[in-house]
This record gives sequence, structure tokens and C-alpha cells, in this order.
Amino acid sequence: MPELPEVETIKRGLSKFCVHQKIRKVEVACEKSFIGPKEVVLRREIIGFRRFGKALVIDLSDGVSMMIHLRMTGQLIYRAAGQGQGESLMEDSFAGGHPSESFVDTLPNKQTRVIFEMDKGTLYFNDQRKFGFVKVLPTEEVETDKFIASLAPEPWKTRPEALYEVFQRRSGSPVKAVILDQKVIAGIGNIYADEALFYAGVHPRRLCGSLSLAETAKIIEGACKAMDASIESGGSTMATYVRADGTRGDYLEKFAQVFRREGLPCMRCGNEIIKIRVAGRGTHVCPHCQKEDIGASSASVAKGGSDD
DNA sequence: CTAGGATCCTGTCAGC
DNA sequence: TGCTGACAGGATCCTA
Repeated sequence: MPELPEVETIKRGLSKFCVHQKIRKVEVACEKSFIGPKEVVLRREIIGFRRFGKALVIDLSDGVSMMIHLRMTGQLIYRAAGQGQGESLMEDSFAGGHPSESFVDTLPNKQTRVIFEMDKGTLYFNDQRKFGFVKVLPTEEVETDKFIASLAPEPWKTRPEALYEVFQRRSGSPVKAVILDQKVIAGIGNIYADEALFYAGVHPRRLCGSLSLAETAKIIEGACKAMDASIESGGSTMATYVRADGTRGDYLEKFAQVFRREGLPCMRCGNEIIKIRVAGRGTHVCPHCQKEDIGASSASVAKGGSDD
């Protein structure tokens, strides 16, 4: 699913193509995917894009905004008018979010939920599982929206002491469950949770109450590094999905140390990465670098792998 | 307040 | 081949 870096990538990509365009027509193929009156966005000009955690906001003229959450399977795909399909459209088009064939498919397709026709192109909101949504609201109410207002700071602005305090309060929960909570740290999802914990050498099942301040700081550092690397590489976009030679790639290859690497050797110690279940989510760990029971060998915890 | 589980929805894949 | 259940880059609501 699109997490913070993917949404940031979409924000940058769409800014390049859509700012100053007017929305000519809105087609809602799935009622639950579009909240609010669609007439309100008609004939409004796209002024800019903002991001709050995993939520994307499109600001329109006359104080109108749209908040978009992609949840698990949302995608935003922009196609310049008159473009054919296929991989030849890299230049004037953009696709980001949940990676799938829709990035290069003929659109609209079965998963298309909302279509925005603009002056020079079309923006498609695709969402296989219909968990995501587009919501119309006044620009001045964006920051007081229930979801956005409740967001904690993003990893780069999270202070170890503050997170440590939350860990004390929620001492009986596995650490992974807590860092996935957007009210604790904004923008982390299943990928970056696994990556951050691997970086910190902390097992996802460790209870928050057992974590030191140093480990807490390492987790934040790991989240920042993984997200920086992902944004740098372009998140999950058409460009990272379709390789130069036309084959399908995976943007995870560019930065993931553990996510979806079960069965492969740990990049730090060579032992096999395994997949387990924590807090109801598929979870990837190196059993050697991330010890579940601390008493036994707490040696490697805050060591952090700065080469050795 | 916290913790854990069910739930929204569609599609795919493993196992019979 | 066809059915069945598990599970998936998220967040919220319900219960204890």
C-alpha cells in the first residue's frame, strides 16, 4: 500500500502535470469512493498539492479542496490527452500508488472508481478494494479534518523522548502495532515498520515497555532512512514499475532490506529472512539480527549495524 | 485509557 | 478444472 513515501512521490509527480489545469468533468464509477458533492469541484482550477502523512490533498480555486486516501490499493494515474496506452506514455503521464498493471493498462478499467477530466489530460483514481476515497471539503477545514488533525508528527519530526513516552504508556503492546498507529508516528505502514525495526535490530513482537530510549531512537532513525531512500528512488511509480527494458520491476528492490524478502539471506548477517505474523499483519524479520527475547542476548540491540 | 479482533472490498494464490 | 480459505503496503469500530 501506498505509505508516506509513495504519497510524497505522487504529490511531486502530479504537481508537475496538473497544477493550473481546470477540472472539466467528474465521473464517479463507485459511489463509496467519492464523498461529497462532485459538482463543487467542477470548473475549479488545481492550485497545488499537500500531503499529511499518507493523505494527499488537492487544493482547488475558490477555497475548495479534495482529500484523497489511497489506503491499501489506491492509485492515481494521470494520462495526457491523446496519449495511447502502453509504455510509450512515460513522458507526459504519471502513475503512482499501489503498483499494478493499471499503471500501463488501458484506462478506465475495472478498478477505476473516479475519473477527473481536465484541460490537458485525465486523472484516474483506481482502487481495487474500495478502501480508499476522495473527499470534497472546504480548504479551511482540511487541517481540522478528523483524520488529519489526529496525525502525530512524521518520523523526521518525531523526538525519541516523545516516542519513548508513548512506549511506556502502551507498554503491553508489540512495538510493531504501536509504530503503525498514525496517532503515534504519521506515515509508517507495513513496509516501513518492518524496515525501521530491522534497522534498529528490534524484533517486531518486543513489547514497548521493554524498549530502551536508544532503541527507540534507532527505530525513528531507521524509518527516516528507509523513507528517504524510497522517496529518492521514486516510490512505487510507473517509472520504477516498468524497467527500461519493458520488464516489470519492483521499487522495493531499491531499498527494502527485509520486506518481502522471506527466504532470502539477510543483507547484514546472511541468515534467512522469515515471515511471521504480528499484530495481525504479515511481518518480515531476520531472527538473528532481531532477537525476540531480550534477556538471552541483548548484545546486538542498539548496535545498529554501522558496518562492523 | 489500552488491547485485541472483526470489518470494509476485490483479487489472487496455495491446497485440496 | 473448480472450490475454499487465507491473506493483502490501512484504518476504524466494537468489545472486554
